[in-house]
Amino acid sequence: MDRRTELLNCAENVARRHGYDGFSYADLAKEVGIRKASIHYHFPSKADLAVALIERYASTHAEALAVIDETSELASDRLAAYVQGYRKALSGGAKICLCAAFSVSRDSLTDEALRELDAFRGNSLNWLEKTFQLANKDGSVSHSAEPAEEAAALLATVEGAQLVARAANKVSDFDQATKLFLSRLP
Amino acid sequence: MDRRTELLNCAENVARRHGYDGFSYADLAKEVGIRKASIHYHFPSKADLAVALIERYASTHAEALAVIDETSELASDRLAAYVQGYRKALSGGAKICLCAAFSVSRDSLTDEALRELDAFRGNSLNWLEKTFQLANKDGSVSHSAEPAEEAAALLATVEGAQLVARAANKVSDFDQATKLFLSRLP
DNA sequence: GTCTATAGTTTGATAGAC
DNA sequence: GTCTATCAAACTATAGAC
Repeated sequence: MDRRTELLNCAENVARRHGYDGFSYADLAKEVGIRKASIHYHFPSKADLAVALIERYASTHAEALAVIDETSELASDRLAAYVQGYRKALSGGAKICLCAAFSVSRDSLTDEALRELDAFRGNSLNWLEKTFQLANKDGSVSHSAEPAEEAAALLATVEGAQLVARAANKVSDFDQATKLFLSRLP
Repeated sequence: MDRRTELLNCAENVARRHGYDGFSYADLAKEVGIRKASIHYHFPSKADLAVALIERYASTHAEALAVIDETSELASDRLAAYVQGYRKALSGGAKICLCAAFSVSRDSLTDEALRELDAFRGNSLNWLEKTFQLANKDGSVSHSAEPAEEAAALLATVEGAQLVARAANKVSDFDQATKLFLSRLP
């Protein structure tokens, strides 16, 4: 694995644990095993690193959604996999979604980073809306309502569930918060 | 208003905009109009300030819930007021709940602050569960399920809705995310 | 209670040798 | 690509005068 990737992995990890304002180049240097100054060779400024982080996160996320679509036919199976993805990303209550972590510190981000963040959210919502449209056709989700409303509600639910689970450092809080939605699936 | 209260107001404001790691005594000093060092007289350390913030936030929140109970009889009216409270607290997309903001930076908090945070969440969940129990009796919320599940789901929904609204700086995103739940109310 | 002054650390970032 | 050395700025916090 090249250094740049290694740094991105480490930065994503620590950013999702502490937020954008909660980590420094010193943290990365310590964990990756090079000096602070060397990181600036890969990412001249922290703002550059933030943009790179969100970009990679967005494309990884998009791929994951594509895999879900290939793997599952039913809307209910796809949505269950979606929720499960956020559950797994929690790492037992230690991390949250990068998007959520960065949203709190949005005033520290550059315009470019904010645009990337917005694009990420847009992609998520589009996929969810599309999937709830499918749900209305295949009937796999009980009393399914307006796709756009369902999409926004589920996104808020999984992000909020991560947040409360992070607050208590307990995955079970995520499970409790998502149980109601999952009970609508077969 | 005494200085301590003034400082708490200012700190709560900026903490809810930037998170715990995103504000400093310098920010407060600038806005309140005294020197950095003077703040240490009121709050010896930032950790003390954090605890005071959560304590006050929790009691204010508890009072607000009590007022809702006095004002409304129906569970549906109470829950609508609850959601509306989180909407108002958003300040147009500029701030989120203190609990949510602090959850992201939980690793920077002391054990005492974490305990207070936990108590806050516990109180919220208790009130919600109690209110959903009422809903099951007065029938004002459509297809109401297990109170504990409903409570956890709604807490996650409003916190997640704040987060996505903060990400985009748009209240309308909060509205879209909470629309589905509100449609279950008369 | 608030001030000045300052300590000691950490931050993001740059210059230049290798 | 990574290093040492260094910078200016910001950070939390303390001592002591008023």
